[in-house]
Amino acid sequence: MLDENSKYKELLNREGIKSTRHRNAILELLEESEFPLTAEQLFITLRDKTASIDLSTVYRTLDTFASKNLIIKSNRADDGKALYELNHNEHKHHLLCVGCHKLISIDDCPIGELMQTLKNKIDFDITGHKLEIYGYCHDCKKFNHTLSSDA
Amino acid sequence: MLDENSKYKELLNREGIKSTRHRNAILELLEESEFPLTAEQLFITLRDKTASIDLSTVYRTLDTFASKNLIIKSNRADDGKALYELNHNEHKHHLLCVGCHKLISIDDCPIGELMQTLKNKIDFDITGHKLEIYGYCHDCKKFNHTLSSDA
DNA sequence: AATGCAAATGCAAGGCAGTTGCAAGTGGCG
DNA sequence: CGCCACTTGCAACTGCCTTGCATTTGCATT
Ligand SMILES: [Mn+2]
Ligand SMILES: [Mn+2]
Ligand SMILES: [Zn+2]
Ligand SMILES: [Zn+2]
Repeated sequence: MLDENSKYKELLNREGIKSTRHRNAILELLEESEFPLTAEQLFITLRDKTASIDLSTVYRTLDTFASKNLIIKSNRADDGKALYELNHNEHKHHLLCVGCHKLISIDDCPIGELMQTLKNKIDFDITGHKLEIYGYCHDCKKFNHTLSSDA
Repeated sequence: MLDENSKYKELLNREGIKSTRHRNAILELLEESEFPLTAEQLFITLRDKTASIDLSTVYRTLDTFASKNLIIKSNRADDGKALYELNHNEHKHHLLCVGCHKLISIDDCPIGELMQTLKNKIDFDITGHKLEIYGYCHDCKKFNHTLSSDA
């Protein structure tokens, strides 16, 4: 059963792993998404959209991808849930709305050169950084304002 | 049983909660620590040092403190475990050594004014941010160098 | 195209961090 | 002291994630 879902066959074989329906579907979903997804989000989408998949397969697939550096695994700051996103090898940051949990990407790194400066000042070999910005998105901002003006 | 462990009695009463042996002990441990601790770390230290405590009490106490904003709860970026630290109301960041998991505090926020600038540029109400810097500490840097020079 | 085998999967059980219900204990107040 | 709401211990439970094992499937080779 290998119709044109084999979109990622080359990529997967290049990494020395088999091209399967599930793996292709998961890569496709991650590619379509603008922000990191939880294993459960992937699981539910796949169960509804394509043929059924087991949750453990989702986790194993994600682990495999992460070990091949195809995707990046992280943990959500507020509840610690695991998040997965395609590794575009591009440096990115997000605005996290604490009202509705929306994630908004910001394209460039606001602190890139700052890291460079810092590297020369401290006895610590910096290899990377993670910046998360919290607040209220356009929609929740309005809602918040309405609420607080009642007080 | 309220000897001089009642160091935080006033603080606790001010928040409308009772001063107990466990609560005082937990606050003391958090105050002594230079970096955030897990519930389990607190649990083990308390079990060994003072009279026994139940892990659920540790969690409930930490939740109570967090709801009063006495402490800050976060989730470790690499494994998602919950971390707790005293809320000094001071803005801090850490260098995380990916070699030995050591956390090194850096005093000032390297991006404070940058946030200010950003606030005026985007349609998002920024309330805070979290910056983590990864790399190798002085010790692990040396070790790493030794390893890579073998190749 | 058929064969063979290692890799991938489904299923069910298990592990671990954190939570909750409830009965017993304790702090703070009169 | 004596009361009572708050706190705690204990044990069961939940949710996220992992693992063992039998079965299936990709894919290389014939
Ligand atoms: Mn950056
Ligand atoms: Mn900062
Ligand atoms: Zn929002
Ligand atoms: Zn180190």
